[in-house]
Amino acid sequence: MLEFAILGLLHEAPMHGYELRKRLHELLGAFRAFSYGTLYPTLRKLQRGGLIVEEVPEDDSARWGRRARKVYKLTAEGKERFAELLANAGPQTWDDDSFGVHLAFFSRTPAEIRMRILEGRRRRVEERREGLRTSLSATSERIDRYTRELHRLGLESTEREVRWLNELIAHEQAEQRERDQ
Amino acid sequence: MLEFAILGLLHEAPMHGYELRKRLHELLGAFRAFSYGTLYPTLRKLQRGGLIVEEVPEDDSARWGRRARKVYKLTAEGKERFAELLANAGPQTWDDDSFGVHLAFFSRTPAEIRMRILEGRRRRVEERREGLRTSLSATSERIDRYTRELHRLGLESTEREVRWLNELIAHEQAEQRERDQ
DNA sequence: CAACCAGTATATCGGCCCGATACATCCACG
DNA sequence: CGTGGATGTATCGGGCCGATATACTGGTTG
Repeated sequence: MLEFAILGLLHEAPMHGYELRKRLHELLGAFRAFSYGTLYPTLRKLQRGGLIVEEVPEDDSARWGRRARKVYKLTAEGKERFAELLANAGPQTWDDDSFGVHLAFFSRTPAEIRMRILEGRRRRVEERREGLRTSLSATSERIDRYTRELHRLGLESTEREVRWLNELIAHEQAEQRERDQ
Repeated sequence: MLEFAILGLLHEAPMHGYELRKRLHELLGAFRAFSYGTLYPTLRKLQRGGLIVEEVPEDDSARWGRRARKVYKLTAEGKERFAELLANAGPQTWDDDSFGVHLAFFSRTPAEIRMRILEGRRRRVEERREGLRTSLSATSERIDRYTRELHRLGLESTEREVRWLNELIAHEQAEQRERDQ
């Protein structure tokens, strides 16, 4: 997930770790955090895999004290890998965590894949919604007042998300028609 | 988290692993999963710590083929530990994951701690809401249409949750007044 | 009645990610 | 001058997930 996010972000510009994290927070807002404890190891993993390279800034004034900031740049392999991850969008992509991150890079995502992700997510949320409806309609003494409230909140939020997804999908379809004619 | 959940569930009755997971799903519905890959190691950890004990069912008919189901029972230390975890409810408790699990055991939670959790959660969600409001009012070109939509969904859902929490809190206060007079 | 499959049940392993912690620098404010 | 807050890189222990393996039970179907 973070691997995908880093690769996506570095399409915008080369960045160092701290910057990547700030930008990610800006994009994801409430939906995902990603700590430095994950970020730096992942950066090294990507570097080892040749998907990103460390660029030492030539300009000495761009440096920061004696301690060098490590600026990472996407390689051709990195771009390929990002496209590949997008193309392989599947069930895990419909997960809460994953979906938000993918949406943040939608402007860089081919229209057909955008549609696949949106529809996959909708299916996933609809399933969850049905589960919650069933659980709420079943009058079981095994579920107390508080849990029922929790399920009610969950049901409302899945219903809301399905409506939101329907709007996004309709918008995509309108754009598709525009492209076609 | 799972440790807390297991301890809470075993207050109802002794259970084996598979049963614990089913019951947890029933309670948490959409909010949390917990896989067997976490469950069984956690069970062993709790057992090592003396918080639960393995009960071999004496009744042979309750057995299941030649393969024994391991039924776990809460010890006095386990009950203590659960109460202790509740008493220590703090900032991590306001997290998405944690809050849902805690709510599932609210009927077993002292009224003052229930209130602390509800109010802590509300603060947390309000903070997120403010962050999203700020991000949405700032007309930045660094945020594209899709990301803005994501933030809009997030804002709506935090607003909705705050209202939901306010209702729960009001209900708690009403009950409190009832107890007092 | 045998073959098959879905559900019940326990368990391990690799890997992602978080929170805590540590350490160092820069800059604005008092 | 010094102190706190933002910038910046890094490690470590531990929680949790998904994939995978193994095996028994009960019901359906050819």
